[in-house]
Amino acid sequence: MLSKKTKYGIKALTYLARRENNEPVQIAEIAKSEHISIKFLESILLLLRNSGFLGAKKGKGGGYYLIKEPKDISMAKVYRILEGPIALLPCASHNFYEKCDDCDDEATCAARRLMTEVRDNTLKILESNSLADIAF
Amino acid sequence: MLSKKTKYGIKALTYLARRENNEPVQIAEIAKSEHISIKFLESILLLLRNSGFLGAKKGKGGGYYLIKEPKDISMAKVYRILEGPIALLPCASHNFYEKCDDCDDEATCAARRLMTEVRDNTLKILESNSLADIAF
DNA sequence: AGTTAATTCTACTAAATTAGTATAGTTTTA
DNA sequence: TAAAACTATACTAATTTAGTAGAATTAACT
Repeated sequence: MLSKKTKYGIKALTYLARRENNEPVQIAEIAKSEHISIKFLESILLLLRNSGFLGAKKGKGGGYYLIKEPKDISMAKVYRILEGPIALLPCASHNFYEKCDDCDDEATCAARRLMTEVRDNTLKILESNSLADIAF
Repeated sequence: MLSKKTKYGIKALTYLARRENNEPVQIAEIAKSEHISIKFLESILLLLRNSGFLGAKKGKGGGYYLIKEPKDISMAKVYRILEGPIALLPCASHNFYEKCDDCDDEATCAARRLMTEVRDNTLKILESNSLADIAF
């Protein structure tokens, strides 16, 4: 299951993408509209900013705004920042690979085999969807 | 990411499936071979027994054994018992559906849209794989 | 120019949940 | 009687979610 962080992050990005213009939107506005705890959302937006998805403007009239076109924002990248590995097992992950210490032989591990197949398909879907694809 | 419960459960089922005969195998044997805490594995096997995947025989010479043919054990069902919902959001789940309390309108929720697509594909894979498919 | 209000940013804390492990026994059966 | 599954519970650690307090920045107003 996705963490709320990821769900909220996706909803916030969607909210920004659906805006006509790309002027800064305040955290409070997004939080209210999407029913998200304002402080929790604050940390999520900050993460998305530090990861290069959002820009921020401080002070009066400030807020967050998309830094790229929605069609150029890959949901796979968003997922990796917010949720972490796409694979369901560390040993089936490209970007976050780790060997299982309980596993003698990866080649014959049935769990790995199955989860690799799941991973490949999930990745394909997340990579083929941009923010624009899911927002509109 | 999968919980260890699920990973260990799949590995234990695989271990049993790879056995030539279907005689009871003791927890300790599986635990040792797969490097799993014996007590943790105990609770997992118990769950799999109570869910109709395994039979158990008590006392000397006892142990756990598969109650069905590996080819008749759906990994989707195994996954649901061990890990829970296949969907990444409760609102995108068939078997464990729950409305999000933060969501005004499911129809326009981008997160739901995306996660439903992921779910459909993951489900297809898990349903098309039996224990026999991944063990051999 | 200086003050004020609105806003992001930073750091710390805390509550709640979940995962994983450990302990101590009871029951069943060869 | 010994070997095994079964039951119950309690503990620890990690993670997630959220809250608190204040610093830094900026725009607008006087």
